[in-house]
Amino acid sequence: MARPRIPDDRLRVWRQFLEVHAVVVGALEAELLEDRDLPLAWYDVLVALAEAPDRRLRMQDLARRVLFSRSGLTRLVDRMVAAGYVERVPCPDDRRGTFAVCTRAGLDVLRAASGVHLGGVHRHFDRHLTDDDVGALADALGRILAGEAGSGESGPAPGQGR
Amino acid sequence: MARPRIPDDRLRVWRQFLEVHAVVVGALEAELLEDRDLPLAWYDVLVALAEAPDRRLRMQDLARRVLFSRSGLTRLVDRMVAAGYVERVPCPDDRRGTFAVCTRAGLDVLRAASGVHLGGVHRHFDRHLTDDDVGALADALGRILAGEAGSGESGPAPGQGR
DNA sequence: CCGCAATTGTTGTTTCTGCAATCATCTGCT
DNA sequence: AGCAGATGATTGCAGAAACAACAATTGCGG
Repeated sequence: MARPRIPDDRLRVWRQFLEVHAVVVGALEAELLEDRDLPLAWYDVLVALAEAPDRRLRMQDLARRVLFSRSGLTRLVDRMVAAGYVERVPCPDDRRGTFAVCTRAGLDVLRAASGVHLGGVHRHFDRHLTDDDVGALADALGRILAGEAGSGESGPAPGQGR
Repeated sequence: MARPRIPDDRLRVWRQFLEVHAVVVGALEAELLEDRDLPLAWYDVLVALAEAPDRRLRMQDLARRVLFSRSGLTRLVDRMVAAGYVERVPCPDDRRGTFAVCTRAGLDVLRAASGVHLGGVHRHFDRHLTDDDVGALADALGRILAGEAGSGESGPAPGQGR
């Protein structure tokens, strides 16, 4: 307010960025919940596990991957275990550790949900981007992430990265 | 998974978008809380009110502006009233309505916090963008918002998270 | 003018999240 | 080998969010 260190048009881009995130993520979450009765956080966990070697990840790695606190992830995995989508397996190399493993049912749910989700990403986000946009975005976003990677070691983000 | 309707590089951009949001918002929130003991949601409310005519907004308008559910906003405003940053004023035209009004103390806090926040936006986001990036982003994000405005009338976004 | 659906804001209830404390285990150093 | 400090995961607890139900008010249609 006092000293506008950021020109107006640049601040406007930041606000647009926030609004796009809120609108698109909100739409994706609503669709996934509506069509497949699956919270977006569950979907994210299933994707992370399905992509991992042996479809399993240590709790801590999974927490970093889906941007959750460890305690939050413990409870989230509790629910997914109860639903039958995930199993807990003790880690043989490090007896402190626990693997979260994606079950067959988890894979099935993921497969069914991915159509809805990817379709939503296309419809709400990707569809509006030209090839030039994609290039420019990849470039700019990549530069931001590269710049943040070194400096900001912040805790897990609330509001669910998603 | 089954049918990749979205090319890999485009899905990667979507994931980058999510990661940038999580990292940058997380950093901003942490800094604001650290330096000014002010939650980001409070800051957002103060900005919305300070920019509004007479520094006041109906609860519903404010909820839309900061992407909160109405009930969530009621309680958030409760806390901000208790802190002395906001006042409730009955709306004379519509006796169902309530204005949330930014107090003098609220303005002071906002002024003090805006330096930290805007500095953070510059450092974590804006700084990494060239003028070309800003133009491309404004264009692409604007197109996405324009496309979403008509179709997706979704409820308030969770997560914000913020 | 009257009734009835729609809107506004708040409240009860449930769910979820993160912080701090805790327990078990690992690693490095002597 | 033995001990100190770090690390992995879980749990108690309190704060915060959304959904649904509710009371008050509006204004449209007959």
